[in-house]
Amino acid sequence: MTERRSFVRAGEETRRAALIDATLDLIAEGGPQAATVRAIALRAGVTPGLIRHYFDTKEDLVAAAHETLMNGLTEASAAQLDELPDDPLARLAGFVGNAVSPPVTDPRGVALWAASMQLVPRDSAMRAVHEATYLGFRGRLEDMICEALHAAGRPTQSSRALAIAGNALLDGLWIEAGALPGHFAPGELKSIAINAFSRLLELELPEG
Amino acid sequence: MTERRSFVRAGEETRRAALIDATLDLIAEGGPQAATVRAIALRAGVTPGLIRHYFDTKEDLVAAAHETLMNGLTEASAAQLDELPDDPLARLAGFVGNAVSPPVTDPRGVALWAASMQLVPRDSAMRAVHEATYLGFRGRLEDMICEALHAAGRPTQSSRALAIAGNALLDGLWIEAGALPGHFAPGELKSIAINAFSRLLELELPEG
DNA sequence: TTGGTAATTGTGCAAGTGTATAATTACTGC
DNA sequence: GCAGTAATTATACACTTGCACAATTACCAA
Repeated sequence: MTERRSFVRAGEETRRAALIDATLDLIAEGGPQAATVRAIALRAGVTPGLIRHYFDTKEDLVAAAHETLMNGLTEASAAQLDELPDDPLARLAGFVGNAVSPPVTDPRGVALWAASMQLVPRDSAMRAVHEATYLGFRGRLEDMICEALHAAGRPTQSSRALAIAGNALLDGLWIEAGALPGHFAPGELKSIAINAFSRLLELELPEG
Repeated sequence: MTERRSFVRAGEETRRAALIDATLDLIAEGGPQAATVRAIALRAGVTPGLIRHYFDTKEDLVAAAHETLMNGLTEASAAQLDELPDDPLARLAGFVGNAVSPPVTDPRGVALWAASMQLVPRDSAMRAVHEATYLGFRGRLEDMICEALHAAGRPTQSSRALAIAGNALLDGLWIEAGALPGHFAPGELKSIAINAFSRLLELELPEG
């Protein structure tokens, strides 16, 4: 009578990954409210009951999802460095431009970032990851700034302040691009970012 | 038998303010999930039904709460500017400095802002308020930038781009101040912000 | 081929959600 | 004082949520 749906046994790693992916997708699209057990299971091509088989509770699943998200972010921003040019000025300009252009600017990313941001004050593990990610990005930026200044024969003593300001500028532009899609013409933010960096460092960065 | 609880009629403004305060407190403490109609009413010393009497829907209440929060931050950034000399440069510097100093920088405010960012994708009322408050702050900043440039005898045609960049810079610094309290010395962000603006506008802003 | 096992499904439930609405009550103007 | 009115409460409802648990079924080993 009531025919059960057929299924395949997929093993622990596959299923956990699928559930985590579905969770991240849903949070990115509609915020945490949208990530219900039923919606997650549906998107993962699975039945709600299975979630409980791999995660003791839904909180555990969400926590695991955030962990993989953060790990992915750090890896992604590190990988992108190799493709930049060698010339310090062009390298910095490329880095800055990438940070405020697709695919880095993406409403999904901003929504996910906001969701995890909200856990930072309450969750010490989350705070540690946030700190490490932030300082890692800022450190890379500071290195590039130093190299660019050095190549132009300029002193580098205020690089910390410049990196903090530059990082804040990129963060803000990234958020605005993600939170208000359609408010900016394509390439407008990139141009704004590079021009702003040129003035911040008093250097001529190529817009490329 | 069933004795109704006694109450006092408090008038529209009082009640709306109380409900909004309760909403903000709850979201700050436990995220958007914690702000249920019952919890809000309890904290506001009121019955859940009353919410519907002052707000058509719960979404409206949350959006109104976000609006008062953001407008409060904008006003706090503009506070005490009148006491400054009537100099556009000093006014802009004061505004910039305020925006990245206590009480504007505050972990609670950042947490609330992050919480509302997760509501924006699904909640249309929230999206409208977000857009309006963002453009409101940026508009004020752009006005001040224009006045400062004009006072220095400089062209103002690129004020839009400068306002976008300046706003992003302030947003980023504000977020980091709230998310990583203790990472910056008192006054460090203010100094960084004013110096960065000086370079962005190619003007000498007083650090006050 | 056949059990055995664990992955997976389906159903049900108790608690919590936002909202609608009628019943009450405090205050206002006369 | 006294009606009228709007603020406030109380109750009910339809719906969603996370979770528990028994029933099933795909796969594996022998």
